Amino acid sequence: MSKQELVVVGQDSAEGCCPTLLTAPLDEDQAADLAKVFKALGDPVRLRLLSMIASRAGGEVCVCDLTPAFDLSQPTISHHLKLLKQAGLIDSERRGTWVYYRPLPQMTDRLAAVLTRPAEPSMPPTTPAGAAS
Amino acid sequence: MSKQELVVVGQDSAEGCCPTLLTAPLDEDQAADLAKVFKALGDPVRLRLLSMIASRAGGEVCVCDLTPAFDLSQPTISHHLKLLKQAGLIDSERRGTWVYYRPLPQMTDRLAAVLTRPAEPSMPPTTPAGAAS
DNA sequence: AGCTTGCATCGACAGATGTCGAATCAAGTG
DNA sequence: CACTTGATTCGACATCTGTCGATGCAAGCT
Repeated sequence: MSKQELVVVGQDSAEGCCPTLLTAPLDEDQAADLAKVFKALGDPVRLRLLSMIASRAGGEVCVCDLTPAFDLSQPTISHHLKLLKQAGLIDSERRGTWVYYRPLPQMTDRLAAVLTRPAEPSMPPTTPAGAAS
Repeated sequence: MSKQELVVVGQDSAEGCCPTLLTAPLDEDQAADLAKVFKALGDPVRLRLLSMIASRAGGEVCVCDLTPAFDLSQPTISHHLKLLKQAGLIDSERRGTWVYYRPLPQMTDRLAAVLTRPAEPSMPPTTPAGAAS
């Protein structure tokens, strides 16, 4: 039978910090939550859209600049942008005739954190920066 | 038409280093490649499976320990494990009657890297601590 | 050899997803 | 106001996905 005790964390009990999927089993809610975002990233078109938008960090991209980069209809691009927005990865704002999309780094930061395994317990990277320059 | 030149990288030209989706537009191949992995993570069951397996880093988990954690049929769990394996996120080994799965940290490391934005490249003069409010 | 247990594969099916064209809404221009 | 351009929403449709039960295969046991 083997009844391996699946390590019952205690490390990420904080709350919304969601510290890593790799150190402790996710509960159903967290899994469902994260899955929505990963699903949004699970399409090549959306990944490219996000990278186009995010690589303009601080800036914005007009839909009119995104659409022509694909061999897809404009409604389809709009649909993908909507999904990215619902996933909390981007946000949009209408200005005049055009609509601009911009990245919401918080979400990608969260995902990165969730996928980052804590430093091997043998090298504390606590370099006290901010001394020079 | 505006033909904004969407920054043609040069930073991640290395090769397999795939440094960040957030600093430069992904090309179609990279996007398709990454999308497969994100898609594998885009399901709550698979996320939980991965977290169960990965939180045993260095170790392994017997399928017989994973299956009972879900209200799903055994074939369904097997199916999800297969997808995770095909995505390069886990690997399996048969030992005697049992099959053990273990994490492949390289892939999650890669994803984390792709989602991690490099230190602010332009660091705008952020309030030189001390200025009045 | 037969039987039992653990996992994977197969075939089927309901529901979700990506895509399109057409229609609609939003703003600016004549 | 009529007209044009940019973007979203709608309805339809083919495909993909998650799930199941049944079946098949691999190892160990009696």
